Amino acid sequence: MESIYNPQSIEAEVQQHWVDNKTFLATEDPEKEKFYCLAMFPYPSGRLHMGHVRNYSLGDVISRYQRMQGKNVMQPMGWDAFGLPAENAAIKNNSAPANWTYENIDYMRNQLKSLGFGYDWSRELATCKKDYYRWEQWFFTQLFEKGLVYKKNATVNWDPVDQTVLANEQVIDGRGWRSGAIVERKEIPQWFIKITDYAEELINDLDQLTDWPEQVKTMQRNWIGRSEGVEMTFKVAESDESFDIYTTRPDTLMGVTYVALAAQHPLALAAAKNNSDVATFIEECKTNKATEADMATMEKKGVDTGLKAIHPLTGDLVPVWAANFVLMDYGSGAVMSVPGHDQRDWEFATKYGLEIKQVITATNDQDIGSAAILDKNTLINSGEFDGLGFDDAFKAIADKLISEKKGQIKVNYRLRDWGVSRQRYWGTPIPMINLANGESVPVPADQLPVELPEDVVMNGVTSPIKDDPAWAKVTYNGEEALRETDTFDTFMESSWYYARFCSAGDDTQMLDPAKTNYWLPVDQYVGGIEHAILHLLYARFFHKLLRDVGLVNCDEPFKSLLCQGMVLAETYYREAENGAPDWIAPTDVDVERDEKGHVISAISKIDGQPVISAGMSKMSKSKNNGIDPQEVIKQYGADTVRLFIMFTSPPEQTLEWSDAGVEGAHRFLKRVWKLTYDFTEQFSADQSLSTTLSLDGLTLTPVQKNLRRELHKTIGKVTDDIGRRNTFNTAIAAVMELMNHLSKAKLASAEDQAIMQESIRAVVLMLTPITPHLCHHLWNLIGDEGTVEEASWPTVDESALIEDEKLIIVQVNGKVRSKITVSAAASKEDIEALGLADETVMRFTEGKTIRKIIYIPGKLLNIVAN
RNA sequence: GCGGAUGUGGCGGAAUUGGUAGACGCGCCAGCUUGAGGGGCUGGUGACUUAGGUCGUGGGGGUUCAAGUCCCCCCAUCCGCACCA
Repeated sequence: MESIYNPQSIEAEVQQHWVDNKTFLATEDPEKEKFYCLAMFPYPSGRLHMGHVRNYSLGDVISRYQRMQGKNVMQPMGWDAFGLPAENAAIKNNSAPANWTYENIDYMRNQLKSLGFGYDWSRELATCKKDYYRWEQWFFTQLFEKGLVYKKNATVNWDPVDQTVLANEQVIDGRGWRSGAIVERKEIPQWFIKITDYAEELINDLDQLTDWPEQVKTMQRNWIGRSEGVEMTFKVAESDESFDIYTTRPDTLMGVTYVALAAQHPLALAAAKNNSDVATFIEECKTNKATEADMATMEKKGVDTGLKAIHPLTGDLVPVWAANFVLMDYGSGAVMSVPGHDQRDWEFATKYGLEIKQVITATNDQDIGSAAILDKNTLINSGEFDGLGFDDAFKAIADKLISEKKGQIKVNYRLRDWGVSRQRYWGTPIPMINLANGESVPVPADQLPVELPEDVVMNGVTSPIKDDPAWAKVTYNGEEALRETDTFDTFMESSWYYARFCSAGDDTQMLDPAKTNYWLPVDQYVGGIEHAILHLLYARFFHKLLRDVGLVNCDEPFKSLLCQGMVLAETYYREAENGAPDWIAPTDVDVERDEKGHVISAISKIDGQPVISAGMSKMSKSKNNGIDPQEVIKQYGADTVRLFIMFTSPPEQTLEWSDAGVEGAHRFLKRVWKLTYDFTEQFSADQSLSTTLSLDGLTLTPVQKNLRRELHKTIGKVTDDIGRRNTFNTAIAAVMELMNHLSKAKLASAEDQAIMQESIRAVVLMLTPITPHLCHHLWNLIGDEGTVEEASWPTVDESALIEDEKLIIVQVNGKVRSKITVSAAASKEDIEALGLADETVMRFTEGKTIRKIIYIPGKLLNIVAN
């Protein structure tokens, strides 16, 4: 054994061993408990970033740990390969999205391999390949047949100069990112999948997900947003027209003083024809951004349409306004306005001088003149409903509306149907055909897949398949027709990849039920918290669709979920001449400290001049604070990177990159190496290190007993931390603590050697999931027979845990005053007496009366005295 | 704006069920070692202190024998908001 730890040679060698032995190839084995561990697959953007490294390190540690628990582990990897960045890169580099994507995949695959992740590469998939998306197309046609797919108009961001649809991120301050033109809202026909049909189940089944973070379930619940309310019809005065509104506060119905329509509401559009104010307003609303955040924060504006609506209960006429905060895409595109009891309505009414009517009693000193009263109190000024509370009023008003056939009780969801159409090229072609008569039909099964051509030239504006009239031309039932040239939202591909991994490469069916049902559900899913709602909700929905077509038989795709936090790094800048920050890479900055370790200044390594610290922020290109994993691997090895990442923060929290921390992690691995090396030096050449030294018949000194107790306490803690708590940072800290004990331990006697061998083996096994290369190598030297990948997780020897003495904390009035060591057999009375007689304790109880003594067994004694 | 989270030494973090606040690591200080080094090893390191103690977990209240942990109010930062993935 070398005396110096050399990660580069070890890692290459061990990785080759895994390839040669097909160590991570997973096959169905009904005899063994399966464990499917999945980390969210990456978008092939070019190079791995630290967020990926963190994500995949977490997944790999869990996989390797479960393997050591004797489970049949499957850990696959693939590529979420369709998406907007490929089009942008292709335009920039004068290339095609496919080329760019495949090159990135090749590079990133090697990066993943160099990090030592134990993937079953035989299951690798890329969503941009037709052998993947063909099944997605097939499945979509199945959904169409089941009536779960429909087409309707929906709003997009329209760049009037480039004549193209923009993604939200391509709209910057209301302007197109390339053209700079003011972006308009435009309605175009798009395909939708009826996720709202599954809203109830998507909410209810969250209760099954006991191993999901509570916050994610809460976010999903709120996102789906189930509410119970009343839907009612308002008639337009002097007209045959009417419109529906939905409210969760029917108790405030008598306080309605106006109604508000979306600018795109048919009644508003009709009113605009002979009212130029309304027409101008509608025109203005076209340039509003459509995101929910913008809707909520923008200035509320509106215009009186001149129409009057008939209040369904009182028959009073109320003005009908068009307002920018009502969206045509949500609900019916109309809301009733109760300025007395809704803050947004209150502000709108105050601004435009509309009537504010109080119909609910105030709590305390609330005054309708200064704000809306939101509490659900007793009804007033509501005629026959006066005096009712919320529940009774809800029922009474709903009953009245129902009996007069003007409304009904309705469960409503905030969740909207999933719009899956995108007007972009680099995605799965939507397998539909638009006939000359305006009807749309699915592409017949024998004509699937609809292939996306890869050899294309991007013009920077329109999709190549929209530009090529020949691509769309088809015959359907002998008549000329046109293919749909929109592509799917890329959330479609990421909604079922986890299932496809179970029957990867099957070219006869979407999923092989036997294989899929063996592996599913995913036992552990790992990914970023930013996916808490959209991706995870769509995948849960898709899984239920797969189930209802008979392809899988469980209700939920991901049994347990772990959401990791972001990776941050120190950020530095200087002000450029134009005042904008000039970001400086943290690797180019030196920090100066005073003698207490406080940072005094930061200086550029390049020119020696000071730079300004902007604190920690998410690693990003724009702030120039990304750390390239490859550089760190080159310098310290993959094991050090993995150890640092797992040690520095608990998985759910943000992780702050620190070069010094990486060195610390590396130092620790060198110490593990050195301890093992020193131990092997104890043995002469003819002694086999793989022979287990026995403690049978040996008598341990108290010091040796203590060391062995530390060892087994550590095994217990690390097992719990990794297996149950997912707190890898504390697991590593516990091993470090044990290492601190071991490096001080003697190696003189047979007992010492036996305990040291037991300890080093346990340390190597416990570190195997985290630093697999080093541990593989060390296990070959000092382990039992076989490789560490075949080894079992260490177990606790309960007999080693028994303590002869216990440390009891003694408090007086809740403050720690003393610590006493007592025999493990001591009774409560003995301990109380010892505590009361303690010299320091007596100083604090002197002249006082003992009121109470609280004893927490084996831990603490609190003497209450005054 | 709405929804979700976070806040503890100089720094990252620990304290799992209300029971010793600061484990472990970084940084810093001192010493030893090395031909030398940004290497290795040993010890110290929350603040204040009259050296008895006192204070201390974003801020302010409260519950309790006991609060980082539970309750109420407030502040700051971060994530998501439906066409980035």
